[in-house]
Formats: sequence, C-alpha cells, structure tokens
Amino acid sequence: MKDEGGTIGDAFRFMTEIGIIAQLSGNAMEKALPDGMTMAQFGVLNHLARLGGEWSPLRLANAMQVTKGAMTHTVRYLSEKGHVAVGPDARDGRGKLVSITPKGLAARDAAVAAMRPEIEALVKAVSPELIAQTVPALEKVRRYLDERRQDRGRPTSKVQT
Amino acid sequence: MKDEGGTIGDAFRFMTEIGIIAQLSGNAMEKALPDGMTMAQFGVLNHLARLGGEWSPLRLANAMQVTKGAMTHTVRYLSEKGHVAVGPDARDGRGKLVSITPKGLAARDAAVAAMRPEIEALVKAVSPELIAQTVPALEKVRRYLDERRQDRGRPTSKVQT
DNA sequence: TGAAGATGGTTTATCGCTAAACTATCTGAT
DNA sequence: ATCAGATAGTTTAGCGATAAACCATCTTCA
Repeated sequence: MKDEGGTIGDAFRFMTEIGIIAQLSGNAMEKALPDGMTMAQFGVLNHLARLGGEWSPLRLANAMQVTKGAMTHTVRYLSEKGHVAVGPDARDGRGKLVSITPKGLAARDAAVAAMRPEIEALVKAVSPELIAQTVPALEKVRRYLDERRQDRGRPTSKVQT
Repeated sequence: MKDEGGTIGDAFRFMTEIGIIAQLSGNAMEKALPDGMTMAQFGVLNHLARLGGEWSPLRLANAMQVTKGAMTHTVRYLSEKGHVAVGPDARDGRGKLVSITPKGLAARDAAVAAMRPEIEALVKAVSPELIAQTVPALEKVRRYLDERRQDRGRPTSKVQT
C-alpha cells in the first residue's frame, strides 16, 4: 500500500473494525437471546413489532437488506415457531403477506429485555456520547453502500422502510 | 422499549448500522476481489503479508477473531490455492505452522489493488475526515467486545497481533 | 514415571448469506 | 387477446461462522 497511514489506510481500519464488531456483537446478542433466537429472526420480528401491518417477504428482504432467498428461510423459521402468520396476497397471486402474531410480539419483547443489560453494559463501558456521535457517520456510510448495491445488483426496487 | 430515543436506542441503531455495513461492504469487496477470493482468505493473507513469519492456525484464529474450526477451513483453502505453505511445528507435535508463499504475496497485492478504487470511492463520497474520526470509537467498542468474549468463552489465550 | 488435565487441530451439525436457476403469476404493448 | 418480459417466491450450491465432540500430543505434579 503506497498510502499507508493515509485515508485509504483509515478506511481499511474502519472496515476491519466494523467487520469484527458486527461478528462479535451479533454473537454476544445471540447468546443472550432466548429460545435460540438468531439476530436475523429478531430483526424481522422487531421490524414487524415496531411498524406493524402486513409485509411481503420481498419488502422485508429489502428492509433488512438481505436477498429474498435469505428472507424465505427466515420467514419459514419464524412461521414454524408461530411468531409470524403467513398468508396469500389477495391482490397478487404470486405474493404472500407476513404479519406478527401475539406470540411473536411476546417473543420480541422478551428478546429486547434479554439484550438490554448487554447493551447497557457496552454503552456504559464505552461511553454513551461516543456511540451516539458515531451513528450519523455510520448512517452515511450505510446509505452510500446501499446505493452502490442497487446500481450493481439487479433492480430489486427501492428500499422502503 | 421504555428508553426509546435514549442511549439504549442509540446503541441499538449503532449495532444495526454496523451489521448492515459489514454485510454490504464485505459483499462489495468480494465482488471486486480477483479469483473468487473471499474476505476471510484476504484477511489471513494480508495479515501474513504485513507481519511475516510463521503462524500457528490457532494464533491466526485469535488474530482474525474467529474460532479455530473456521481457521482450519480457511487455511486449507489457502493451502490448496498455493497461497500459504503449511508445515509441522518442530517444537510441538500437535501444532502446525503457516507462512505466506510468493504466490500468496502476489495474490494479496492484486487484491489490495482491486479493492483500492472501491475504497477510494467510498472515502470520497462519505468524507475522509468523518471516517478517520470514527475509527477510535470503533476500536474502543471492539476492544470491549473482545474482552467480554474472552471472559465468557473458553480461555483460548490472549490475542496477540 | 505415570496419570490427569490442558492444548492444537479437525470434524460435524446448524444457521446465515449470496448468487443463480427455476416456477408461477402479473403487466403491458401491440 | 396474446405473448414477451417483469416480478414474487423457492430452491440449490457454495462459503463463512459458531459450538461441541473428538484425537493426538504436551505438561504438570504427586
């Protein structure tokens, strides 16, 4: 690297740290979550709990930023556990509609409660201000990467949260 | 969440963004990398290229923050491609020693060259200062998580870069 | 010296993700 | 009205990761 220590080097460090944090934190959270719930499952459950309504698998996949194949798997799992209800879309014979069940809502609340102490410990140890200040920068990077992805991949429609 | 919008909420956003960025950026990099090289393989190759010498798989696993089982797989793959040489450890009949080959060095250099334009575009689009300023906070979070991991998991020895 | 426990590495089971191929249905243009 | 192309969802193959079980070897200590 002829830029050693410069902006490229910083970006490299940035991405390395991001990767490790994602892995370690996801792992720590999954250990804390009840009933062997995974972060992928929690993400969908939390999304449905916060926004409510009926979502097609594809819309969920876009919101979670994963492929539709991955969402097929996650939805099936949640459905088997009774955490979401899956039905046909009356207006579109190809489509399905997913909504959270009371059991799913309870599981989501339990998951949030289980993660809270872990997150509180992290925030306290690292400094609440530091974390809060970092969020805008992360959002900017995420938005950039998301736009690039739309360009390169197939036109899977815009992400609509 | 009774803390909606507070420090817990910030931490939650923080981790969500981190997770998405890790996934999208890792994915973008792997698309740019030559010969179907993955980030896991590049990580090991880059590590060996920068620090040199002979490394046991376990030490590599600690440096990359993955389990030894994962490293077994990555090392075997790199070895099959001729990017690393794997031999027995003369001082320890159980151990192995891994070192980078000239071919591996060349592959690593090609990988760095392939990633550079992607990273430059990201840095330019997001702001070099913003990224550089974020790194220390990320390092602090990563260190915290790493320490927690040592506590919880089996005592796999300290990480020694 | 000899047995118990620690440690390095591999393997297997399970889950997550992507990419790409495939089915079924919808839409739009002629 | 029909047919080509777009779109929703599933499936399969392949890689990454963890956790846990399992060998082989090393270390320690009584």
